Amino acid sequence: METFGIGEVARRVGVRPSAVRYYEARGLIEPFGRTGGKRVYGQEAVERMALISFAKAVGFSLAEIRKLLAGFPHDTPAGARWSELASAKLIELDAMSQRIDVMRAALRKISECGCSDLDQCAHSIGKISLSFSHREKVPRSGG
Amino acid sequence: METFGIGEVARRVGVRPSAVRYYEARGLIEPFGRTGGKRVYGQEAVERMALISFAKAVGFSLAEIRKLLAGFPHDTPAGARWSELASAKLIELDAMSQRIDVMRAALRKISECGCSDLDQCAHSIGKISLSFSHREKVPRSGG
DNA sequence: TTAGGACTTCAAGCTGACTTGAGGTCAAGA
DNA sequence: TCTTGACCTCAAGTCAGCTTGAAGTCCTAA
Repeated sequence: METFGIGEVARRVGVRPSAVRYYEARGLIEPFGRTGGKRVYGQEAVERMALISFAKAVGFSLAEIRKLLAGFPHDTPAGARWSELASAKLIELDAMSQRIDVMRAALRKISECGCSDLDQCAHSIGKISLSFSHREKVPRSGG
Repeated sequence: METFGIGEVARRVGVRPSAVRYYEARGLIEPFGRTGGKRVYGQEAVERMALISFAKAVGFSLAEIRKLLAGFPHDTPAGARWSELASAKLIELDAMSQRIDVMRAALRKISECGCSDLDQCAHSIGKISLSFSHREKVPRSGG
């Protein structure tokens, strides 16, 4: 079986070794074993790391990812887990997507209006931003 | 002319007074003046704060927002500013939007597949996440 | 006159996701 | 044998974007 050192795993996924250790400390991943004190990983670790990267990019926090990887607490009905967390996240995502659409519309207006400063631009932006500040807050992703 | 204390400005925009002071410290906003040491704001401060909130929600960092509000460095050709930063941000936004679509597709799959753990789900997610980890990175929004 | 509330400053603390640095270990190659 | 490079641990530092706390000021109302 093919094995990797932490450096190789990190390189393949595009992160630093320190990040892999950090994920381990946070309970997201574990080495296959150790040889001479050094962590040894298998191919599945690379996939798990890729999955973590994906989930992170998708807006999950490390704590959420740990839940995804480990399952819900024991009082949660079986068969839930991923699908449950995923559908919750989908709702967040839809809201996020809508926000992005609003902001794209606004930015497009700004980039077309040719204004060089705020006073000129206030007209086109003012209403958007004022109406925006009265919406409900959507939880941040990644922060 | 109608004036507000920092508390009122904050309340109207939905932030804490400390955030307003923080924005001031970072050069994003200034009070109209002071009376008895206390900051006094006008209506335009409320709008500016709303604009800041909007820009933040849209993914601008406070440093970027300061640039937006103050204009580019002096060696930047006039007439750029907002429209320039806006169109740069639009590109980021488009990438972000695409990522969200990828992740929505993935999450939808997950929430429909009924898998209860990673091993079961690996099949449906593996390819997405592996291909995902080889994309170029898009800067995070909202640090 | 005194209490209250809203404000002031400044320094320090917090969260998340890491990175960096110091000091040490281990195996391989010249 | 010595060096090199990759690794180890643990503590502390970093960054953004604030919040919190302490100690003090100012105005208003009772």
